Amino acid sequence: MPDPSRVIAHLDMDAFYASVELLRYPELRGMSVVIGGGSRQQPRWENDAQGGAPRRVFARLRDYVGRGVITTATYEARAFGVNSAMGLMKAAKKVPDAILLPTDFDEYRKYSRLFKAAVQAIAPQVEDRGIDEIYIDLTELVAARLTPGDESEARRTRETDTWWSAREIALELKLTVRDATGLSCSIGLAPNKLIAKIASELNKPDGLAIITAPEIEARLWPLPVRRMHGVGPKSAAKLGRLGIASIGELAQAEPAWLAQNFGKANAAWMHDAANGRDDRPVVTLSEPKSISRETTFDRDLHPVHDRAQLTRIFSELCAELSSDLQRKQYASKTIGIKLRFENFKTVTRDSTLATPTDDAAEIRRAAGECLKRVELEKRIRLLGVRAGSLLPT
DNA sequence: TCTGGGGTCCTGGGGCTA
DNA sequence: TCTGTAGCCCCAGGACCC
Repeated sequence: MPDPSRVIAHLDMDAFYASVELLRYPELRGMSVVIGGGSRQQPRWENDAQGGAPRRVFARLRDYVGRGVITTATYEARAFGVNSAMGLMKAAKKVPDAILLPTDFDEYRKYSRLFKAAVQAIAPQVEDRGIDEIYIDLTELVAARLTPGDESEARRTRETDTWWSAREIALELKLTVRDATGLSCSIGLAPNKLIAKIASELNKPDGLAIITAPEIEARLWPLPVRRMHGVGPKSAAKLGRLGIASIGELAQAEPAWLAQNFGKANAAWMHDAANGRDDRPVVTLSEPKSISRETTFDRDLHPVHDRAQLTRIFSELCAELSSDLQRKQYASKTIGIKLRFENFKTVTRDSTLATPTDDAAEIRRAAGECLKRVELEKRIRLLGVRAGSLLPT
């Protein structure tokens, strides 16, 4: 059983990028909208054919040509079976009339800062988990709000009071996020991060779900293993082949047998997680481990025939990485490259420097050394440069 | 016409050293 | 001095996440 004394919230913004775009283009509300691809799909103004007022014209998914994928989609579009990471060309077959908008990360980051600041004003123990989600440790806040009373009665009702108080705080958080951004979010409340994350998905969008320790069997175990954060498509497929489809079946699997199939550490984690055990703290401060830049070409480039173009892009990536490092005030001791070939095979090479650097020429030189260690026989689809082992400057 | 970009974490192999 | 081994770091690849 997880430690029942903790109260952890997972707050997830609903279809975040799409919702930010709907604030900008309210006329698209209720429609299938897909975000992704390059910047070519900018909406444009056109004069009405009947001579009326100019109107905004949006790109349609059916007209898309290229290699982009869906970053996110409105719930109306998702109903047609399109999802994040699906190729746009494939999505166009499912819902050709969907509106296609380009991503605008500056705008999403702006709203990300707004909702996080709003939450922190009420509950300061916040762990950043990306642009659209956070964990919040509400333990102390809940304890402070519980009114001390008769000891025996307090003990009797402590559990229900705790979750009742947590629920009130969560409703406050949802309101403050809406006030600050105009956007809705979903919150999961639980004794740990793992269950809170699953809970936040249960009543999306604009949801609030509570899973307490005694409810784990009833509410967690019937769910498919894929719902566990950390079990991706590969692990889920392997578990399926071994006859394990639900979280409950995983929870009851023999740990030694799991270890034989998934390795000791991975098996222990999966077994604990399925049983609702997760003592990871809410981490309020963290430093980045690496910073990278990569690009996928419009067409696969030949290492010899397209050498000039490849060299130019390579140098640009190094310069961009250098400026990212300088802006974020880090120097890197490990420079690496990443190549993806036309057959989708990916290779990486790393190089450790004598002294950390944030200098573009030095990064370019080290990345060039890495590149010499790769056999360049196939056409190249993607090129990337990475800075690891970061030190603050 | 498959499959982005920017990350984290884990595993396993190989080299080095105590 | 030789050998075995444990621990550590580096490197490469893979799974996963948003």
